[in-house]
Amino acid sequence: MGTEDRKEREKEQMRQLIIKTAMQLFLEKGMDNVSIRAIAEKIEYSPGSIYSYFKDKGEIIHAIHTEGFEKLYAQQKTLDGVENPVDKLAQMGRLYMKFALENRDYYDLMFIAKGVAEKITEKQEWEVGNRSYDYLRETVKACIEQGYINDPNVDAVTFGIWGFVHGMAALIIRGRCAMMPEEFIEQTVEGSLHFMYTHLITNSK
Amino acid sequence: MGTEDRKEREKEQMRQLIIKTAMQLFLEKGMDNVSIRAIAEKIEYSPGSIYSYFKDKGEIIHAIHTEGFEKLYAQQKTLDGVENPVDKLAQMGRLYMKFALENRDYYDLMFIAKGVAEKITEKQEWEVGNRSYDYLRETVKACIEQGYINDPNVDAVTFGIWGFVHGMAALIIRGRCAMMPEEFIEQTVEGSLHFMYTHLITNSK
DNA sequence: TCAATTATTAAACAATGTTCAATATATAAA
DNA sequence: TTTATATATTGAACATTGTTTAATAATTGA
Repeated sequence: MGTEDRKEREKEQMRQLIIKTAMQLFLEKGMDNVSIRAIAEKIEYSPGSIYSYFKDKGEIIHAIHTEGFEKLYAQQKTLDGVENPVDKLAQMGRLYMKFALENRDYYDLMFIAKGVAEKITEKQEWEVGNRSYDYLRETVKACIEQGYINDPNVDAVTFGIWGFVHGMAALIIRGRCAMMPEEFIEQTVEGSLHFMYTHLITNSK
Repeated sequence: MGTEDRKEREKEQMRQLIIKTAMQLFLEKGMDNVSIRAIAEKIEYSPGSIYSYFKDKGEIIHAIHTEGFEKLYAQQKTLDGVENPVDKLAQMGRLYMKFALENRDYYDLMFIAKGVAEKITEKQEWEVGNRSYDYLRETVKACIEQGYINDPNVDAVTFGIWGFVHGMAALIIRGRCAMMPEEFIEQTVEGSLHFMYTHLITNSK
């Protein structure tokens, strides 16, 4: 009597279809146009149906949110081969910034948007995010241990560096950079990254 | 025939009442509960009336937004007397952070919220914000000129330092710090600030 | 007092997330 | 195959947004 298995399989398929469609809308029209009704229309179901597969909109958003973290982590893993932790750190900063600016909707959802992360204080919902954070933290730790960064507080340095890159990205994405012309932003960011990495690192080894 | 003057005075009074009420709701119940209907109810007018005094909700939000910048700038001016630009920079960072964490709703509106700054690309709408930015920029400039910071790119350094502090504030306010327990955040931030200011500054003078 | 301007309102519109009773469908039992 | 039960799906409804607009009330100038 494998009909129960099939049922579950179909249910999972439907869940995937909804997520996939939500993701499409998300990329096509931006976060604000991922309405339950829009998703329903695209898969030719009624809006109410979606609630048989997801508790609320938040659950769908969370799936997109997770997808974003997967993408980011995949890019981070690109740096696995970089031996020197300082180089790794510098490249990671630029990679992170690139990801943020080239996937603004994803980045917004992952690190800026309201009502996405606030409630996720439960359990291992942060796994995907923590993985990326730990990747940064390990690199910082290596920098400290090898004498490139002259501060024993791994967590403070990690959070500071993350904040630094995130801060610039967030200001740009949320349009708070009116003090400089659009076309200067890129080079200013590069200047900031250069400034940070040349000054934070003590070549005392 | 001074009735026209009085009319205008009354109109301005009404505008102020609306703004004041919006501000109250904003501080009491947070940004998300500043609905046109809530404001209208509190001043005992109909929702439609508000549109005789403001083009749309954005205009009201913008007033609160501006108030926030006034508050921040007032705090910055506290540092006018600090002679050493490095001290000034360090104190400004802590002051900024304190402002962000003690006035989260204001800070959110000023630097994070969507749909507040995006459209304000017009003219001098950024005056209040630029004033604060210039205050930081001048301090950074002094640090560079006096040889405390070893990088000639004033704009890059300024933007980087701003991004650094903003980044941490934004991550905290928008609940993206699940990787550390709530009670560690404060000391981690202080550690980051300390790290930055001791490493960015070259005491080469 | 009367006409014209202005202020205010109530109702309506469109869009949002969400719920729920009714209906259709698919499954299991007779 | 027919019948009864469980499941899936729907469409309408609810409450909440911001906003518009025609109708009404109030105020003003002659």
